[in-house]
Amino acid sequence: MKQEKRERHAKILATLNAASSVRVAELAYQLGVSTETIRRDFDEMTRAGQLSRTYGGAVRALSAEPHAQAQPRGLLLAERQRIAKATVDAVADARILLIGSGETAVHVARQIALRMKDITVVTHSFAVAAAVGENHRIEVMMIPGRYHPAKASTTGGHAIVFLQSLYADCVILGASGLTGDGPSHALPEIAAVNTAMLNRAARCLVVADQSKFDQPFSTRFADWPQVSTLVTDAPPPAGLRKTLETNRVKLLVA
Amino acid sequence: MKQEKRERHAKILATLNAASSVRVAELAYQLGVSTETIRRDFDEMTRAGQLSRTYGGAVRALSAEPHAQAQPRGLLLAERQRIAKATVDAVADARILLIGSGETAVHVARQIALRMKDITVVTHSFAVAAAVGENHRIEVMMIPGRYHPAKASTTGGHAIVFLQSLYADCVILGASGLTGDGPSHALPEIAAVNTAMLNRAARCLVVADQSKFDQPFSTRFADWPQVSTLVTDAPPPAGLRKTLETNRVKLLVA
DNA sequence: TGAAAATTGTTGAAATTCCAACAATTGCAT
DNA sequence: ATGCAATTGTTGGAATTTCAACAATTTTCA
Repeated sequence: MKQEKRERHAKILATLNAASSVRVAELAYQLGVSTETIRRDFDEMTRAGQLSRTYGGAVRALSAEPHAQAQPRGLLLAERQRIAKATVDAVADARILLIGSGETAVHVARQIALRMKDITVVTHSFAVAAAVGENHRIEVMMIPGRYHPAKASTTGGHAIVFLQSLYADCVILGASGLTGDGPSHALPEIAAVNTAMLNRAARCLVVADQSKFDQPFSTRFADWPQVSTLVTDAPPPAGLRKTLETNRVKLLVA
Repeated sequence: MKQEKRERHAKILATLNAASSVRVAELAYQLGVSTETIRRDFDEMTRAGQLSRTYGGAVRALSAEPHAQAQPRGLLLAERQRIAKATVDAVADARILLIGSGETAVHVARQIALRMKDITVVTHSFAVAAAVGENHRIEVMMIPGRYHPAKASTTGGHAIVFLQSLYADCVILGASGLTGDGPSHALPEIAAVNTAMLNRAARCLVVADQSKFDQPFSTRFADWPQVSTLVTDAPPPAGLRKTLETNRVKLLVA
């Protein structure tokens, strides 16, 4: 049962989510383990920066926001902003937009909220919906489906069925990696939704920063001929560029 | 020196601002007073909603920083926790749960994440989905629809159509107000989704704190006979209680 | 001024937590 | 199978906190 500790840690975090502070004794009772185990969990989670101890309990760590990620964000922020702006330029004429999930897609969504209006945006990403929703002149439609905690987005059969009855002028998709075969994603569930989105749109833009070049991931969600445009922040390596040309993928380097 | 207590309270808040948790002994030493004085300060400040006690110390109150809201949140936090716990007790046997939107519903969702497993939760609220999603043993399904920025939830025709093809053991709904006519909501779009949810579930629980008693809002989303149980934190006024009895609504006062 | 109220300190017993050391169990690799 | 490492429970004493009761001091205000 190697999973048990992980589950316990998750529950401790969930408890802190609801209650600002927890007590060792209370938690031990709730989770059916000894107080010493809880104490050890606390030690470990403290080292991991997830919480901080108090006498008799623990509280959420100061910098442990719900979705505080590692720092790739900060490093590529400027690049992503450039990609996002170039993307919005490229879709300025669209009236119905499909948008996928991922950090870059959220940047695009923010730019869309800033610069577009009187359009409809359809997405399966909570973060994208929240970002675009800031603009009251934009209609935001949420795709149904299984909630995927890691990516805060919906996936699965419901999502795909829903997409079948949809039309969009344009779809904007992020990617975990870009290879000669096509764009791919680390999570098969997300990849499946991406594929379904792609099939419902007249035009397909893939947005990805240079760190994705030549990185293969488990599931390819498109072939290059299906992609209209790739928006990125640096010229791709020769091999990839060649493939793009062959398949008539328009390349936008922001 | 009547000012001394005020100054001390300010310093305690300041310390809490920098440290996320303080200890009684440490504070007593720093401020040059006895531990009992600090304890009494804590009691007082807890009643004022500025902090909450831990064994050996205190932490900042949950709703005390981000937006410096009025106190409805802070004051009712404990009550909502109680309502949430009682609600989970009441639905412990359900396998498929529908959950609406609102602050109280989110509290219920957090408790569900903590205490239930191997169930399916269907919701139209982003916050509920995120809260329940913390628990990997729970399947979370998101309802499609127009994204409603103010409430971070989905509404509209797509949501209602989606709900038609759904069954749930139990639905948990918040409310803006509770009158003799039934529970009502300030936003017609949300009320419409609530009604649709209610029609798909075998049992209907309404959760609402006492501030909702006898408050009418624009759109009534249910008649009392449709409601199985009302979970609240104080006995309702006589008129309302009578109506509940007449309509066989089970009353749970947490 | 004088008395009630508020504030703070002190004290000692009870409850709780902490910590280190050791034992039992499980999973995993050699 | 055997041994090692990781995980968890148990135990007992030390340290800390809590709580209630009472005393001392200061503030308020009639």
